Amino acid sequence: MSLASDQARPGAAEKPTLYKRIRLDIETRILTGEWPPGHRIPFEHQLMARYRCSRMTVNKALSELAQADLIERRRRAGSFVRRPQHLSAVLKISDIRAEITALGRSYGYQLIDCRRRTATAADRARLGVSTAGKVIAIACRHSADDVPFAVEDRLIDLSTVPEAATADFAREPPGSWLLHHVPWTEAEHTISAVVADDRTAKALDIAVGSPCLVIDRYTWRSARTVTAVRLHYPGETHRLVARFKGG
Amino acid sequence: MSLASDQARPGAAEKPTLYKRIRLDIETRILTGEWPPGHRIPFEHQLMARYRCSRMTVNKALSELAQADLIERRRRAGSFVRRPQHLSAVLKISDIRAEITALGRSYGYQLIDCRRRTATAADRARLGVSTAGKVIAIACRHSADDVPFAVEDRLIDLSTVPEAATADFAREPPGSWLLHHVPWTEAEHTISAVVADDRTAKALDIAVGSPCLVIDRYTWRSARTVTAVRLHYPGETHRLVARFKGG
DNA sequence: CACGATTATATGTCTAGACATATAAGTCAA
DNA sequence: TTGACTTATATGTCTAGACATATAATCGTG
Repeated sequence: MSLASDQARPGAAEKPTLYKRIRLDIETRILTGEWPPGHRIPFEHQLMARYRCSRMTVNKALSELAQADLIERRRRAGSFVRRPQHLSAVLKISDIRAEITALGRSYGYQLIDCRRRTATAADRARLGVSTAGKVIAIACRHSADDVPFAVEDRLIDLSTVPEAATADFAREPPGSWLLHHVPWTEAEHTISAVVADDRTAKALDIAVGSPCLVIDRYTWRSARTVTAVRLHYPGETHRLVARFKGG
Repeated sequence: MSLASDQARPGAAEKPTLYKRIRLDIETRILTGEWPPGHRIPFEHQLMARYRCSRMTVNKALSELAQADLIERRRRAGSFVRRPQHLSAVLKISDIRAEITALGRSYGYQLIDCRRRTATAADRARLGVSTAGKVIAIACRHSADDVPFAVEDRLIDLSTVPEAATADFAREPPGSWLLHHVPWTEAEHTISAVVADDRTAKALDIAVGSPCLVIDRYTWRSARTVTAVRLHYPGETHRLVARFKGG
């Protein structure tokens, strides 16, 4: 229960700032279970005395822990170790080109189909818009070391991204183009599993009936739809990895 | 470019604190694209003048934006709107029982098999441990409104969680038991797609060859393995949803 | 005992300073 | 032109206070 045990060791490579040390001390006690969920953390004035610093310094450490949901702060009552409600994992979904090149593999891209049209009823439903503006529909394939990696089926709303009309999607994959031309979007991903149909199997060079991982991504920016994309990955070779810290 | 336009409106329901208003103002400008990636945010002393407050208040707002990766702060140079490198989505993976009851459906649980044994070579590989301690191997099924929802295949390392030996997994699902008895763990999820084999198809009441979404979760706590679990979901009906804000 | 009013207290926010430190930018010599 | 040195400056951290505010605990009353 004691907070002692951490005088600045002279051997420490580089001592972090004080508030970071306070934060790490408390975080360590929580993560090792020394302070279990529900445990009350020492009051700010106690930590002030313990670390011989001002209240603002302690407060900064505790505020960051509260932001990270490791503790809960309640007025008059104190700060308490939280028991996390849900396991939230951070799933990194990179731009496919970046993902492949980061793996040290050569990236390949083939445009299968690209057409501009007035949004059909199906297009509007998929984009979640009611007015029938122009859209671009793209089908393409990504490969790593000349092995098919994923097939992409995308719709871009030209009323939100008019510049897309002039982009050359035969040269640059639409995901990369959008990433550089429409930053700071919001998105929702839906992950599911299907078996490959004829068209998908052919594009991915797998057998019909093989499992595929499907990611549907719907992207918007300030309440305006940007794009809707469906990616098929060969399910037996592709993996999505999500790390998390929680309870 | 001007930062004006936000005098405290009398009609505003409840005015947030000043630093939150500063943070929201800047966040809005970034998210709407008014300040694109690379744009330099006004210096702290400029924001002090703009909002007529002390530097610490401005600093708190900017620090939080930096923590959220919306801006990058560089000494002597200033603060700049970041271009996010990767699309990181937050995937909420709840305890299955909690997930089903949250949907307003009735939760059902069937223990298929539960045995305690000395870890085999396969068990050790799966848990990532080298010594052959005791483990519990569990197979069970979760259902929602009496429809199979997921099948679970789990290994618990008894040298990390000795209390698990006394738990009654015929009554309580192991995921829920662990969540309440071993808080604050870390985990890695791997998501993939397969087609149902005989055993899985029977347990989920689907056809052999149907697609299944597979989640492998490997959980540890302070460098000690806790559990490894593989979940099969019927791929055509189950969806994983991940929201994200980024670029 | 139940319930409303009062009080004490821990956190939430803010100020007006301070010194430390990394580094962009300018200066000067080779 | 290039490289080394100097300087200016924006951020990083910290202090010793302050008042606001929500609420747990206490007290008093019916």
